[in-house]
Amino acid sequence: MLSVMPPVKTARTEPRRGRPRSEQSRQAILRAVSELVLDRDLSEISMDAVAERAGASKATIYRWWTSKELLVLDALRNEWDTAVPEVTDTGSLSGDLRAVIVPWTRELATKPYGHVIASLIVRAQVDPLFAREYRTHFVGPRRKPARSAFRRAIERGEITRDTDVEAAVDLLYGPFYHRLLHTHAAVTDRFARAILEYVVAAVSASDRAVG
Amino acid sequence: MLSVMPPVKTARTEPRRGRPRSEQSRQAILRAVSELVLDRDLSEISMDAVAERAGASKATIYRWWTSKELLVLDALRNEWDTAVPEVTDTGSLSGDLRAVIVPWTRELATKPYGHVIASLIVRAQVDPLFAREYRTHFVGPRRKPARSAFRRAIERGEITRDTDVEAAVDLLYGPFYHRLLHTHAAVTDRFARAILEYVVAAVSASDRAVG
Amino acid sequence: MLSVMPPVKTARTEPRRGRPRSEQSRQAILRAVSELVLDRDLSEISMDAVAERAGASKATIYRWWTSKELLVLDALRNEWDTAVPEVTDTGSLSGDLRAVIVPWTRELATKPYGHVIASLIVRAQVDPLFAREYRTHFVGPRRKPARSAFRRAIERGEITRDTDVEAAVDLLYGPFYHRLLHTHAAVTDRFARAILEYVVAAVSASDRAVG
Amino acid sequence: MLSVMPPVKTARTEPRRGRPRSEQSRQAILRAVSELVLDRDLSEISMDAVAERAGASKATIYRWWTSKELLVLDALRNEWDTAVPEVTDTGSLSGDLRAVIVPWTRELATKPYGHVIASLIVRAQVDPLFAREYRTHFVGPRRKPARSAFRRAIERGEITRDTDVEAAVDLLYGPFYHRLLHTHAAVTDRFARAILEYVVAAVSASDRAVG
DNA sequence: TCCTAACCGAGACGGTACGTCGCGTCTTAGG
DNA sequence: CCTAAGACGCGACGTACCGTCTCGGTTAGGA
Repeated sequence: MLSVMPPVKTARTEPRRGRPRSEQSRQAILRAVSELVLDRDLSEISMDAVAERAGASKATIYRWWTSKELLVLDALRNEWDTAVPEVTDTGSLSGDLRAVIVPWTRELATKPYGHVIASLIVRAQVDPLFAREYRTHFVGPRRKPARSAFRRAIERGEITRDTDVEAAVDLLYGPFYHRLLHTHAAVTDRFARAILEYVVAAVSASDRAVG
Repeated sequence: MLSVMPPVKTARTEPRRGRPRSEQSRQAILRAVSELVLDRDLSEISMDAVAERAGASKATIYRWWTSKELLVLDALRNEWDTAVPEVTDTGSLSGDLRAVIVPWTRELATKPYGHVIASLIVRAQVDPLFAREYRTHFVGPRRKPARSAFRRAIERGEITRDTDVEAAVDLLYGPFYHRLLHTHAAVTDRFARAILEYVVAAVSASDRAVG
Repeated sequence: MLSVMPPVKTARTEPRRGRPRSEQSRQAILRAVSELVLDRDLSEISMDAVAERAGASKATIYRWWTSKELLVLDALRNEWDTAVPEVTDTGSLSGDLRAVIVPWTRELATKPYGHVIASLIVRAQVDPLFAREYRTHFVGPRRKPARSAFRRAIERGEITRDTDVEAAVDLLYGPFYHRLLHTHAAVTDRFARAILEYVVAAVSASDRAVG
Repeated sequence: MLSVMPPVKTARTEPRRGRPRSEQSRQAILRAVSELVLDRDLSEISMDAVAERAGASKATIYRWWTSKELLVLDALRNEWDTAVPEVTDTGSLSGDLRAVIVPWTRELATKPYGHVIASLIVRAQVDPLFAREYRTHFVGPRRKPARSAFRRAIERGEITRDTDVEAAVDLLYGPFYHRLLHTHAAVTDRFARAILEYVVAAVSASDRAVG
């Protein structure tokens, strides 16, 4: 939770002097951002507006978040972070990938944060520090279970050992992010099923092709 | 809106009185944007900066481009537009897709416009008119030849008639855009080959699965 | 009028390009300051308030006046500068000094700018550039006619040649500024008459003392 | 308000429970202000800066001084308060006034507090409560001995009974404050002698004029 | 020896204003 | 009719201080 914050609170030896940080303020600010971000472009959200809606002062916001993007990142994590479950072994690659993708696409459908993610991606491409933060908290946790699923499939013998796992993960996530960001078509359940089927077929086929 | 496609004659039969538009100014502005956009986020480029670098006045810019994003869009087209070749029939799905993807990925590797595309995507998700423009000039021309390739494969009997072509196109492009935008890994030739192989396998496999 | 302005518009050879400065804006800003300054301390006047009341933007204000004090100085000059008449020779020191002092004290009584002058003095003591500006436009024009009056009195033989004119001028103005700034007592006509009488007696007496 | 005169016991019969006020803190704060005020305008001194330099907390400052101006007033008194001697009767008006003025002008020359006094005057003109405090501690103690000197001169028969004593006091102090605040010229010993001579001449002359 | 009151520092808080920057528009003179 | 120059109203920026408010901790007298 606190890991996005600047000094990363290391070592609690000294007894913490001064007035402690207001948890109420912190929550109010994150909530304000989450709400404002829903119907607006990130660039259309002013820190003044966040401060006013949160009943906080701008100084307080800047004290704890060094940029609007980090603030939004934190707000999104605050909204979502319960939803990164460790994937259980369902016994098949198809089942494992479904268990990863379906809850995520459902979540995406619920809250229209597509444009927010796009904004964060922009920032990540320009600011390396932010990029690291973004990947650590957003991309990494998504890719890991997918990677595990492919690895388990290799262990099981479902797919060949020489499967390019990283490419496979991109093959899986790419199409969803593509629609999410380009909005040329919706991320429906039907689409999810199609992509899952394709991906499983793709990595399995090379098996057959080889064999 | 029309200004994005500069030479498109809009029923211009009469010879237009007054001083004609300065082609020199137009080129200077587009060049200035192309250069500025390389090492900066789109939001970090000010119209004042563009005007100054181009030796133009802001009024001139606003006369011909209604927004910064449309200007950038135009500048990118000005840089790239020779490179949207009509795809020739190579005789196989694999060859057709390769002919679409490989030149494009090579081009992406040359010029680091990933963050610019991300910026345009952000804008497209908030501004429907811009979204239309963006898709017309950037997404559409890419998808069409891919779509044709799959259609031809169906005609040839390489893949089944019930292939979900739109999903297939997303399966193809998604992974590339994913890496381009998230920058978690580079879009290498090796990656391109892997994805192409996977995609072909995916759509072919369902054939076999059905058959 | 323009001399307070930063570049002091030197040489009108080139034909003045770009949109000219808005005289309307300038007047509105000066008027707004003059009004606001009446019932408030200078430190209680925000540039935002001036901008809003003038219907101008802060940027416009800062473009032409580099500090609040210079702005106030200009506003006060705008209000007063008609009132620095060249003193005529009345034939006696007493009459000459009266002609200098009485209109001025009347003006001071009309508009309560005492606290404003105090603010300007503060600034003048800290900022040498401002001090120069302040003395040029406020102190100098007041002292000069008084100095002349004493000089004429010397020529006439009313007072001795070895009169310390600068000290005499301070003897004249000091008491008025003292009451104006310390507000321990009002600057009444009666007070003005008393001081004038004292000053004339003071410089005349040394004559007699010598003779 | 009472805190400005720190040691003044306000009916403190009972011995006061709890931790007593830290004299060390008090001195540190006053010293910090005295130092900071030397090279800066009063408005350029922040309470945060005072607190930091004194090693005190802002809360402590605000507990004992209700405003920055009162704090500065106290700091100045702390620096100067030995220097308000009761004037002795020297036998002549000239001597009495000299005994009042000369030590004071010497003190003014030592420490450049002119701009501080100006700041206090500004505040006094806007805040009546502060004005009272200022006059009680700064203006009053200066005027009283001068007033006495003129009264004694009347008793002695040096000057007429109908001398306007208040105006005379202003005639005496005005020129010094004038130079101190406007800084158009220095307050030298020579200047002090000139003004003293002028003042004595002024009030004496009316005597002769009448007689 | 503990209790309680008043003090102390550190430092976070809600605010207000700052002076600057970028926006998109406008008003000039000139090609 | 177009162009460069540049001033304009507007709104947001990130910072600096304001005066207030918790905190943990210290220093005294009274129980």
